[in-house]
Amino acid sequence: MNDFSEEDAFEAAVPLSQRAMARPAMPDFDLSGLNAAQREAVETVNGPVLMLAGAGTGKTKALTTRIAYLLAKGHAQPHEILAVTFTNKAAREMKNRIGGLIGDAQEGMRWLGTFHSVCVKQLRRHAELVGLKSGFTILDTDDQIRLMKQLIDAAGIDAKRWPPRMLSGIIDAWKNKAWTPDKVPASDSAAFDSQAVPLYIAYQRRLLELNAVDFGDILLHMVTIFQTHPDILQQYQRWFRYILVDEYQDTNVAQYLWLRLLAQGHKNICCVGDDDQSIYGWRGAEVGNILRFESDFPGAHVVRLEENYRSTPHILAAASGVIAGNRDRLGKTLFTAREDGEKVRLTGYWDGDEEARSIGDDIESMQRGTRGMDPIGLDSMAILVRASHQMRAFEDRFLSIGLPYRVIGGPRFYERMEIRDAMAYFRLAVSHDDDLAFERVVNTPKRGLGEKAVQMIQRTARDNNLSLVEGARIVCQNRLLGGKGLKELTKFVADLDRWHDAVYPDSTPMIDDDAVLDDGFATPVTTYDHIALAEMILDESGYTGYWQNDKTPEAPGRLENLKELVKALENFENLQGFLEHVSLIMENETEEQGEKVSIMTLHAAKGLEFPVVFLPGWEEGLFPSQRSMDESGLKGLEEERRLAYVGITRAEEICAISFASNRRVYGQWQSQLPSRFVDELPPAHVDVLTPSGLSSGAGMVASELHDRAHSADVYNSPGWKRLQSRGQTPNAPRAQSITINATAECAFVAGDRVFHQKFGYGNVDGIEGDKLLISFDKAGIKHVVARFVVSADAADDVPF
DNA sequence: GGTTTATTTATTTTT
DNA sequence: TAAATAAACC
Repeated sequence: MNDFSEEDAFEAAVPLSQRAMARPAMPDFDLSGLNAAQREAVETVNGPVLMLAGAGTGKTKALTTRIAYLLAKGHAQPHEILAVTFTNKAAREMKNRIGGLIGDAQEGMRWLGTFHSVCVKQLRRHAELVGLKSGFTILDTDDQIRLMKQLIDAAGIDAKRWPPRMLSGIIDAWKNKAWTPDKVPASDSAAFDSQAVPLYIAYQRRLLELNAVDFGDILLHMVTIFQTHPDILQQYQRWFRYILVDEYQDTNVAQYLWLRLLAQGHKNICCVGDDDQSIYGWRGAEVGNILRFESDFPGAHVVRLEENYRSTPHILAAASGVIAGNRDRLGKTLFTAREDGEKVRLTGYWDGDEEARSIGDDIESMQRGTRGMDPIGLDSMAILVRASHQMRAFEDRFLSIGLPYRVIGGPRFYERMEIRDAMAYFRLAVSHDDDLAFERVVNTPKRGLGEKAVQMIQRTARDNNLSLVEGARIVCQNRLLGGKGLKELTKFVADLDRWHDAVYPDSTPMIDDDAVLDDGFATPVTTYDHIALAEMILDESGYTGYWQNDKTPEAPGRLENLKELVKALENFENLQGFLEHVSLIMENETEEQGEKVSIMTLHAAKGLEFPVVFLPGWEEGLFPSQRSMDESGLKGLEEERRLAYVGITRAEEICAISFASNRRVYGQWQSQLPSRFVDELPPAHVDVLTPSGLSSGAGMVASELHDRAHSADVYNSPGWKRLQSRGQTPNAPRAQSITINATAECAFVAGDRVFHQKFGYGNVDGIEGDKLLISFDKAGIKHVVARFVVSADAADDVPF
């Protein structure tokens, strides 16, 4: 299995001597489309190179040109280049762009892909060195958690104190740090009642039994193999003449080690990244990796890409001003040849609803085109929020005014329940050893096989050292179950056998997946109509019927998704290939059409750009997120600041930042302070605006009332002072807000009849500080901050 | 075994 | 507040 036969075949196919001769001299590779820095990054071929690429500086262009250059100049064969990205999207784009530069030579780049896909390819070859078989399955997060739950139950540990997902998260974090169970520092292992490490060990043992790996393992196993088998490492070191890494600032320790080991051969490693855009520290990314590059790779050549082709000078200046607040930066100075354009817009609102309403209005008027401004398409606009719950206000508002929007991110297609169920059926058909898949669907749809039936199967399987499917077979044969359950289980097992036979028509059960591993180099061993089979499986299992009979509103959508799943099979030769693909590629396939405003998180926006960008909710506690600061202190704050930098630099023409004075947090109204990042915006590049819809003239009265209504800490907040010193008040509430506010100044008395915008009419039962205890006619008894309530007779004045 | 009610807890996400 | 999860319930 582990005989390098394929590598050897490659060596034989292209002998070294011939390779040197085959190197064509092509001195006139066209680099005229690049600026000086980009050209330097392309032409500095040998030795370690760090390409520090600021936002919008043409990083992908430089990276892909570099690869094309290496190939065209004959520095390497396509298969001798290792190029890794984080996402499949990035890998795909890179492939396409290289193809555009040099044509189909790019097809031979077998080692261009995500960290995970490249590592899986390697691990399939050397699986037995870590106790796996080459056909191992890849578990996703959901599988991991379910597995962990079983282990926690088995160990008799209180699942309440130690939620499976927490344990699973801890282990994942350890794997990101390249800590095998024996390498977990005592300080970390002791912290969790000393239970985590034993569970980690048990978890790994179970994974081996299942012949499975999780995402963290993929990298970690390869690092282990390289560290323990120098001969294998050397093969790869020799093989990869050039290594290129995208988004280097996002690498975790395991990825870093893997890269560093591989790069020790030719030492031609080129890492591209931007320390200012490192926003994934919370999932294991180490900014330190990029900061340390020069000491890690002695003699490293650092190239800075600083000319920005995306944003106006005002936007760049605003972004630079904010990010300047961070320590520990490699430092870059972005510049642009573009025209000045509009300053960054800054607006303070009364509350989140007003913010959503106003942004909706702005979008509509931009779409329409206003005084001298050309109309802007909805596709050109985006709203970027810190946390997904902030999207709701916008969705609600846009829904009610009929503004088309699209939410980017969110639950992915392959994470949906019905898809995962269907996949489990496919997995079982391909391999009867897939115990996790068996457990998932043995009673879905309901077959009357409850907990005790499953326990019986598990016990039987364990006693005979067999898979659950075989255990179930024995249970049936020996009639260890009664009545309906037995009958159903017998049918289930028979179904599985039939499907399994259909997957392997030539009756050579193979776990061998060379077809997948070689990425088109070998032809699939089995051919059958996998689409018909998939339909048959879903049909015969009763799974389709299960949703057809389901009367919940989401059932039709789920059936729709199942159809899409079957349709997706068309792109694959067989079920095995499809399963492999899906386990590594979890993405949203459906791309809707039509002009729509995009709503997404700041994280999801990295790498994207829009002519118009709205950045709402810049308030202390929300952004920067309180939790981030609590958990990670200054490091957390600096990552939040980088997030702000990422947000601003997404904008090409117009960047509109806003915050609200009041926001509902966990159902409670809170008064909010403007974010410290607002304070860090360089005033010369910012226009402080007044919310639209304000009747002019009322502004001053409004702000005075507002000040009085607010507590001193709001008044003294840095953001507030800064804004006032500019002669502007961020919060110029609209007329109705003033009414509410002013009324709140006069205290209510128990028994008063009052009106609340959300809860309607009610009676005051009591007064507790600035809060009122009110029994509403419809909403029940609530504590409400006094200023959100008006006396019932004044309610008529509120124009709503 | 499936449904209803109480309780709890609230980022960011790719592979 | 609201969504998700656990416990209680029929």
